[in-house]
Amino acid sequence: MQDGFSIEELKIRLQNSKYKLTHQRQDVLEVFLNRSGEHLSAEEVHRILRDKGYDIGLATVYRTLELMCSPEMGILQKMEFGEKRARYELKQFEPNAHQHHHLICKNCDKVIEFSEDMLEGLEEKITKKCKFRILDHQVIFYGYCQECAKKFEN
Amino acid sequence: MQDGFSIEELKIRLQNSKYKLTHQRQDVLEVFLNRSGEHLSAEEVHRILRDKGYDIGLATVYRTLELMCSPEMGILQKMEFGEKRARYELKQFEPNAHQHHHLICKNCDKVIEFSEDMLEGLEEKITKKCKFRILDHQVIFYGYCQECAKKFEN
DNA sequence: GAACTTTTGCTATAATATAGTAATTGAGTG
DNA sequence: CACTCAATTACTATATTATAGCAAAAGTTC
Repeated sequence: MQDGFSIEELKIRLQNSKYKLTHQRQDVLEVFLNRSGEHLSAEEVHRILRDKGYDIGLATVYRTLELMCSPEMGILQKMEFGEKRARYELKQFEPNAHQHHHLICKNCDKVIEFSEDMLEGLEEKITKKCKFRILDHQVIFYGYCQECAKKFEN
Repeated sequence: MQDGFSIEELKIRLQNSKYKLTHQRQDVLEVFLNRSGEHLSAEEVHRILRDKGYDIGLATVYRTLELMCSPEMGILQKMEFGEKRARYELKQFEPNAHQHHHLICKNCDKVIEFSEDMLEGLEEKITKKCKFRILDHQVIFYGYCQECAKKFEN
């Protein structure tokens, strides 16, 4: 079980479907491979590729991100933090992949990851009490990162 | 310690500030008082008031919601669930008010509340490990509500 | 009720995302 | 390696949600 994706993996998953391997799709994936751990928005991906000289349309970036987030592809994870725009990151391989949470600085919008899952028991409880079939969860802590907290200390 | 707000409470909070008590602000608050437990978007509040015959502008609704969410007023709580639009609910009075979470149906967008907090210990851990000053948190479970789950059973 | 600030409603604009369309490209086939 | 055809792209127009600017109206204080 590896730690991340590769272009080869993308090719395999595309070949097992009706989708095609295009330059644009490779380029988008490479952005994430080169910047693992970052949480990029569609606009950011678009700008990064444009800056590299790749001529890709914004709509294509959106479509590619959507495709890679689909259950069939399962390469990226879409995250929405209450900002206007969505962000994307490489999906984890582990089966309990949603076991990392996000700390978001209300001042500088920095996103910090925090690994640990304490929701296992809770999921069962919810399933029973609320008759709700859980597919995924998201835990977000809002506050100030170390640097910004300093600015507000008196 | 009461369970909710009243128009009187709104008046008091406005009088203690530079803000004025307008018909529009009362009307917006009344929508939430009459529908406690619901999670309304700005558009929904606007439509509800228009349907009642009140002539209020959409921008005013947005400005009013923002004001009521401000720390000074602290009447409403803004929530962003990864939909495009934000939703609002009456703020709880209890000191540990963020101790309820949301279950969101991926099919019909229904929002169900779930009371219980299991993040107390985790907050301390994060504060120490990540040097992150937590102000608030949000836990969202995505899945299917009972009715929608039935539709997908085979 | 006058004075003065806040607020409103309208409209224009911003920001993010999706839809439509003609032209292009990728992948299988002969 | 060219042919065929569906999938894909780039571009643009459009949708959706939210904010900004401004003249007119309303609330509060005296």
